[in-house]
Amino acid sequence: MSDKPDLNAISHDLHAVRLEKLAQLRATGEDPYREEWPQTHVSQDCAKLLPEGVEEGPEVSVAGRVVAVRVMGKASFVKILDRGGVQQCYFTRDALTDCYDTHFKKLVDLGDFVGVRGKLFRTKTGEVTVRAADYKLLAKALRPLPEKWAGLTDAEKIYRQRYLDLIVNEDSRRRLMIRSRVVESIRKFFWSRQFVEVETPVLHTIAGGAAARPFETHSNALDCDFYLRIALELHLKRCLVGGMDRVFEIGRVFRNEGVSVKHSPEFTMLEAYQAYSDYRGMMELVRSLIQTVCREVLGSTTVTRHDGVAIELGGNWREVKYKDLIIEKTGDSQWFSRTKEEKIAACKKMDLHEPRSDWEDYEVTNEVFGKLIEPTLIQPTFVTHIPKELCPLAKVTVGDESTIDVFELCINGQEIAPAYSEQNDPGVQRKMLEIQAGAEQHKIDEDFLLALEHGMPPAGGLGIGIDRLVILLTGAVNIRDVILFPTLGPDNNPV
RNA sequence: GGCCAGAUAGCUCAAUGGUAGAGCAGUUGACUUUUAAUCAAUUGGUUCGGGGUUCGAGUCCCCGUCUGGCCA
Repeated sequence: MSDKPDLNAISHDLHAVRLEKLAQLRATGEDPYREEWPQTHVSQDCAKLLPEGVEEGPEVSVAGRVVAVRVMGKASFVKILDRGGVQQCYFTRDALTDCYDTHFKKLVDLGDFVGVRGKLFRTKTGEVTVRAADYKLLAKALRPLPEKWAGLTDAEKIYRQRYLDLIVNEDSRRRLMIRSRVVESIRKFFWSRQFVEVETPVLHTIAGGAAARPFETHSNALDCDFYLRIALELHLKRCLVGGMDRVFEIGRVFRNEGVSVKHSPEFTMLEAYQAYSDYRGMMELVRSLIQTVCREVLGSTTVTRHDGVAIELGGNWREVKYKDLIIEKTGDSQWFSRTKEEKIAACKKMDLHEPRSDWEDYEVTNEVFGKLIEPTLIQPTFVTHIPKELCPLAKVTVGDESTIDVFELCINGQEIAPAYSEQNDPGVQRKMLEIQAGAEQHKIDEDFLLALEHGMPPAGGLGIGIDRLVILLTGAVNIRDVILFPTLGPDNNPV
């Protein structure tokens, strides 16, 4: 190829410039998408291989994406990003006589993947660096990276093009890596307690186990409608019936409801069921779980929120009855004997939006809990003896017919984990579900009730919102910041 | 679902209703230990889409799309 390609003419079109460079590479017989490279070390290893005081280290072979290039004539510094972080490499014309000017300087761009082999040395500013004896272009990037200093800040782009966010924003990388390690640590915890992990269906003919609006879909083969699951509960209980007496699942659930800083249409739930235990046992289980995960992943049981508030997860956790919290907040020791109208009037006085008139009595009270109490529960708190209307799947408290053997674990002003003594009396369970279903009796999961009639062992059950737990452990503000690819509408501006 | 805010170069952002600019990135050149390297020159725009007002619209009005925040 003798005619010089005119990059000047197309220099405004970053994509075209890189396509032209790709064509030039191929014209010389190099296909940058078919090269191989043995990666022997990552950036983190390199620093360990060159202890303080040692000037020259062993040869390493690293690979990653070029995220910074500083060319100074016949020598250049190149930073590459791999799974361990950023590694600096030093390219010189002396060491790369045949390709430094013609290949490296002309055809390698920010964003490209390269492999670099060479001995480690320390620069005069002390940075451990690979002195390139050899390198290869491993994949050509045809699109530019975001701006090197301001990075990527547009929220829509961060979520839509998460890969760019991961390349340029170290905080995002760290947060999402923590998420991965949290899930790993949770699995190990349950395995160590002889729980088995199962996978239950996402497609349900009846969306049970929680009160939420489901997404709907259709099977052509079976010619019937399905719902995407809103909870894992009812199938895991079938596992208990089947004799899997310690069982857990980590799975995506879907709720076709509002989207907010705390709510995503699809999110990840952990549910665990332990036969012959109860909600008290679940208290020990969840506290031990969160403390273990915290120590393993963060190395500490103290976490700091984005606003600097410290949350201490170590030691024992506060335990308080739902009714006591309500009475304390409303300052009314007779709250639970007031009429609904009196409660609504009291809500107005407490600057709460007026509860809707079609609400049930317990919903008015729960509005006080949700709006005025839960957000103040920053340090870990077990809220116990919840009104029975709030969950039809738990056992009623012996000695108090109005409450159930349940706790809601609140941390960081959010409900992190509910747990119950699971209802296993098929007659009582049917009645509770019938009350909940009201006019919509067809929404009762008869197959689940049939399973209960075969006998389910007494059990404690636990649910944890993984996303919220990760928010807690990373100090994130928004649930989208701990989900790799959050749910978004269709792209307004496709390329 | 309601209200408010936003969308301008690849990225981050400017621009009284009056010629759409800057930094980085890109291109060309200088430079063998840089750390947002530096220096010189330089290319680059359907201002989210569609209507309207106006002599004139990135800017004002209406509709739509997407995003963010608050609320239900």
